[in-house]
Amino acid sequence: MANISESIEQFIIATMGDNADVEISRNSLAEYFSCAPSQINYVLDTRFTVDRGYVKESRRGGGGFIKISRIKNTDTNAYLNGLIFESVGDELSLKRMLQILDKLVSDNIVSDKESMIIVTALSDDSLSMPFTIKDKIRAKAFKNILLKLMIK
Amino acid sequence: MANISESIEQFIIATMGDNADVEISRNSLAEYFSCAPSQINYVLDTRFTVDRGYVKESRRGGGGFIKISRIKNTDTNAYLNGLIFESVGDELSLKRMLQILDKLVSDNIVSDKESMIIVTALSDDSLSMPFTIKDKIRAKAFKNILLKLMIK
DNA sequence: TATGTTTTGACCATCTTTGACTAATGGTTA
DNA sequence: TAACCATTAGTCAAAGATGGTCAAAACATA
Repeated sequence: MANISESIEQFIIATMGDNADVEISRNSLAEYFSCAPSQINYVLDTRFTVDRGYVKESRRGGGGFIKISRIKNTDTNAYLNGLIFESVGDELSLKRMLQILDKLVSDNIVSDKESMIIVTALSDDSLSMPFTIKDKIRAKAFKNILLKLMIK
Repeated sequence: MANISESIEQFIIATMGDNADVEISRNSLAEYFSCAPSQINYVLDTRFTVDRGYVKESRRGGGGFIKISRIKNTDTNAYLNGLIFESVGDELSLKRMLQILDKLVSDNIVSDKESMIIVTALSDDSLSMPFTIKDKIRAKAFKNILLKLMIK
């Protein structure tokens, strides 16, 4: 194990064990490995990525934390993952999103009401801004939702 | 539960139980948790807000107290309408939206999953653009969602 | 040597904790 | 009753505790 980043990665994986998620303290981990706190972010950014099946949440301030969750390897998740990386690119038109949502609803991955909420939140009216930006924001937001559906 | 504020919040909620209100003594609570009395105010101000469905009364001096009551809303649409026209203005911070959603969830107007979808769709990360615009878009989108909830 | 990866550090953002000072209320005393 | 005092609660700003970002420096590898 030539570099610290790799050790940190292994340590986190070991700590997580078979659990679906793990909570770490950035500063404590950094201290434990005698490295700069920002190196923890580096490890997180390069190793615990969506590509590799992880999502992260965190909070600052007293009692702050970083939570790393594993995306389970289910058929649904594989499907959602495919959507994220193939169907939804950097831009997503409303029309295309509606098509995808139709499919998700008929597959019972999202309910009618949930679909309605997504459509409303990311409608052209809600996203009052130039079209090009609109489609970019929609893509980003929609992919984030798909991601969350994978760990929820 | 890494920080005291969270413990205090839980303690108050537990003490309230199913009752409509609860009375606490700021100093006693502070002593119980070995914290500054003003920390009780901090918890009250950040967690027991109107957005989250609480109102407070208090009295100073001998026999002083702080009373926390749950707001019960009998008419969902009237409540949502109030939110649209009073609580949410032209701009809506993420933090504020989170508080409102908390209340909507505890009142069973939206589910956990629906709340998660809204938060994700309108998170700072999804809305990758300057702050001022962000809060405007969020307000617009969120109000659209509330509107839909009223007719759905 | 050129390129990509890791390590470090300065600076930023956010949430919590503390404490000094202020305000209100009720009881006691002159 | 007026003045005073003890007992509460309120406000606000500073300090503390976390995590985030970004770019430069150091290192490794082809």
